[in-house]
Amino acid sequence: MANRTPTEDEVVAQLRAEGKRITQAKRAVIRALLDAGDHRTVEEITGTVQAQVPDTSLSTVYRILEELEIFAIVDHTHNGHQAATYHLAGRDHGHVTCQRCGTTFEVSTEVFDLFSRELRRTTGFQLDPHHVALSGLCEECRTGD
Amino acid sequence: MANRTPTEDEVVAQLRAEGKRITQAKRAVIRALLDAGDHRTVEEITGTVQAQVPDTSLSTVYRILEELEIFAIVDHTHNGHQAATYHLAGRDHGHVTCQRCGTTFEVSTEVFDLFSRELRRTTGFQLDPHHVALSGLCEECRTGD
DNA sequence: GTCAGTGCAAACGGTTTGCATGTTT
DNA sequence: AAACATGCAAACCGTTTGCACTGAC
Repeated sequence: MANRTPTEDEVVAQLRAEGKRITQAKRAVIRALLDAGDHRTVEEITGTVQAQVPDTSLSTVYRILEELEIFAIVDHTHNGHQAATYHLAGRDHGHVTCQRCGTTFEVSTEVFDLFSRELRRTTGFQLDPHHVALSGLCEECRTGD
Repeated sequence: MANRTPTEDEVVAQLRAEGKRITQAKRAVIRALLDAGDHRTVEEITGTVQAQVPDTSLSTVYRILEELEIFAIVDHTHNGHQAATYHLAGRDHGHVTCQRCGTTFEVSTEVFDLFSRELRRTTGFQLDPHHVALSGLCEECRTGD
């Protein structure tokens, strides 16, 4: 069940199997996500991609990410009023974003379990700690510059 | 410490004391928030206000809400990718938004306390359950239409 | 050769801003 | 009369979309 990070070729193979075409931009987006490992905005991803495929447009990156989400290769997370961030899917985790420095951190789902159950018991609300990041202050910002 | 809901006149008095002018639009925004009691988008508030002061513009409502936030009379909350909602400040509570129907609910801070401590202990992150709503499914949406 | 994929520009929704005008004090 | 507050339109940011073109198959 511990689905390890796929390789570029595995992702490409999956997309081909779905009848999708493999373009330079698509390969570069996949590579950018695999290399980054963590959470990136579309703007950041586009920057990385443009280093290899110069006139890749933002809208193309949005479209590629949308496709990768459909095939459960990536996920995105909303972070307060900041831009959404994209990351490889598969690992199960929650998100918290620092409202001061804007960094998004992953938090293992275990930390959420008790709370999630308590919330559901008292309010009927089923928490999804993945799709929207919790807000607050990260250690660094909390304890001063 | 249990600061009850202020009256329209009390809010007006506070603003006057701060040297602010009281316009028809401002009174109407205050009234709309007091009457509503719960969370409203700027568009909703503007609609209510326009019923009384017909050509109040969205930007005016934004500016009034900004002023009311400075004086800690209202607060706003971000709800995933939806519009922010505004509500009277003072009551201490967290927010959860249903990702299906979009409704924002208040949750007493007690439910967050244990989790908040656990999160802080394990990750150093200090949760602010107020400014950004947690995401998930409300009871109604979870259990089917 | 076909069609999915692309670049570009325009449009979007929520929010903010500049500026000339109106209204509170 | 002097500030402040407002309406309007334009700009903003992140994101989506329409369209003609290009390049993967």
